[in-house]
Parts: sequence; structure tokens; C-alpha cells
Amino acid sequence: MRADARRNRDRILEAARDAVAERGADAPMELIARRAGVGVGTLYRRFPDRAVLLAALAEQYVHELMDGLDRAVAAEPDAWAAVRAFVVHSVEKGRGAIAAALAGTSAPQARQALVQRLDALVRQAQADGAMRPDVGTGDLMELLNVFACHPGVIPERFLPLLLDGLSRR
Amino acid sequence: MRADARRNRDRILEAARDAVAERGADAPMELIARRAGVGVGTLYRRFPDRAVLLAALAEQYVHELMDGLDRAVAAEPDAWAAVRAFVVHSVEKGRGAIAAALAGTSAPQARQALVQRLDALVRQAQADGAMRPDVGTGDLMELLNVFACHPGVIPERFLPLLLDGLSRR
DNA sequence: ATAGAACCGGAAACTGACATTCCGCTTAGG
DNA sequence: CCTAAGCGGAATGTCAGTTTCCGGTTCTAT
Repeated sequence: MRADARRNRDRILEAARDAVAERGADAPMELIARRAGVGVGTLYRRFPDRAVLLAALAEQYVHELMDGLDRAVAAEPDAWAAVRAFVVHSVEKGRGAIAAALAGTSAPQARQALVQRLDALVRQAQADGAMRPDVGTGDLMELLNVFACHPGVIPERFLPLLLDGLSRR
Repeated sequence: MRADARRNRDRILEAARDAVAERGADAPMELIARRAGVGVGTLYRRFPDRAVLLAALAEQYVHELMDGLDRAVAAEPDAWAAVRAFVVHSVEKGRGAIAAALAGTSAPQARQALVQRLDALVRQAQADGAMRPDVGTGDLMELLNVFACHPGVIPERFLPLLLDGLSRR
């Protein structure tokens, strides 16, 4: 693979993430191409159709989340603190890929691994009495999704509120 | 206006609200008509275009919210309790009209009146030390919007979390 | 009962936004 | 300097919705 081709591929993924963030999973291919500074032809050469592109996006994003989770666990000995760090990290890095990643159809195995690791952490935090017991890991994912998909929900403004809501009173 | 025409008008508004809830502000006119048990022709006779329909929806909905607010204030002497009651009521009655109502373009005067009344209540609740001080009325509206637009955010599951997040720690 | 104004349904024509293809030109890199 | 790999973007095809229109139907006032 030629160097410029690789560069374009990365740009496309980046642009696709932004576009999906703003316009949802069916953002126009042409918009994605334009934002990547690339012709549609190039986009289609690299990703034969939207499903492939979305899958690549999801794959990449789930791995980023997994990394974030690992780092949070490593940095914070306390489970609840780790959950908080993960949420903050995910929301900030989130942008639009979440919509694709959590839609379910893409990258199911990687997604499941993430959910399992997160679930263990959540249960621990709840067992410690630090996190409210009536929210599940699925709810947490849903909330990340809201931040990613709903532009009006600005992290700086709503994250403190969410974290307080999630903690045990 | 003939009696059957009025009946159809009401049905269309009802159907439009549901359709907007599920498919967003650009739900197909044809879908709305079908759900109302009416031909597209009838829909267009009553509402020349989508903007008019959305405006009618917004108007109706903002008034419902206003009524809910009045009732909450009347029933609850405490400001924070009234805010809570209003939020619960709004989320439950919400469905999709919020998307249209809060989009901003429609029914600006009625909307503004609502925001003003709500704002006074919020400030009171915050002054009482019962509600967290770092959320504004606009944020509250945004949150209602999330419940209305995001089907995955089920009120029964997320409302307690939201209310806890909104209260002062 | 009945005239006729108001209303209705839904087929059909129109529209525009996107997806996808294709090919002549450009460029990396050995 | 050669050529395989890559590129852009005009052109074409597709389809979901919008909007119009008119022959038939239903109210309701008299």
C-alpha cells in the first residue's frame, strides 16, 4: 500500500467519524469524501460500501474505548473512580463513532469484550457502595451514546450532572 | 369548518406527534397521513407544508407543557418539588413534539413565555439550596429534548438518575 | 329529502438528494 | 524514467418523498 493511500485512508476514517457525529450513521458518502479532502472515487476504492466503512469505524472506536478503560483501571485503584474516568474519557473522545459502534451490527465481538470488562468494573463499584445500584452497564453505554449523538448535550455542562447522578447518594 | 374536517385535523396532529417522535422532524408526510387514517391530500389541505404542521405541533405542545408547569406549581408549594414534578410530567407527555417545539423556529413567543416561567422556578429552587446551581433552564430543556428524541433513554430507567443529578448534593 | 358546498382518497407526476461507476490523468517509488 | 497504484469528479442510476389534482363521497342547511 502506497504511503499516500494509507494517509488518505486515515483521513477518510477521521472525516467519517466527524460526519457521523453530526449527521448520523447515514451521513452522505460525498460529504465524508469532501471533508477528507478526497474524491468519492477514492472513498469507494477503500471502502466498497457504507457498511464496511461503518464497521471499520466501529472497530477502531471500540478499541479506543477499550484502551481508555485499561488506562482508567490502571490509573485508579478504586472501581468507582475508574468508572468515572472511563466515562469522562469516552465522552470526550466520543464524537460520532459511538453511534456506529453501539448500533450493534458492527464489531460485535470486540464490543462484547468491552461490555464484559466494563460490567465487572461497574459491579465492583456498586458492591463498594460508591455507585448507584440501579443502573446497568447497558444504561451506561446508552448514556455515552446520548453524549455522542446529541450535539446539544455538551460534555462540559452535563458531565458533572451525569456523574453525580450515577454516584450513590 | 365541518365536523369531520375538524376530527381529521385532530387526528393528523396526533399522528404527526407520534411520527415525529419516532422518525424525527422530517418524518414523511405520507406516513403521518396513513397513521391518521387519512389521505395525503387531506393532510396537505389542512397544513400546506411541513413547516405549518410543525408549528401547529409546537404550539400545542408548548401549551401542554405550560399547563403542566402551572399544575406543578399549584400542587407543590416547594419550588424544587415543582421543578421535579414538571420534569416528570414533561418527559412522560413528551413523545416527539418536543423536538419540534424546542427546535426554536416554531412558536417562539409561547416558548419564551414557558422558559421565563420555568426559569423563575428554577432560580427559586436553586436559591432554596435544593437544586444544583450549575444548570440553567436551557440545560433543562435540552434534557427534556433528549428524553423525547432518544428512544433508548427510557424514562422509568433514567428519570431517577436525572433527578438525583439535578438535586443539590 | 335534496342540493351543493365542503371534503376526501390516493394515483401520478415531479423533485432532489445520494449512491455508485468509470475512465482519463497524476504520482509515488523502485 | 517507467509503470503500477492511485486519484478526482463528472455522469448515471435509483429511490424515497413531496405535491398536485380531480372524480367520487359526505355533511348539513333548508
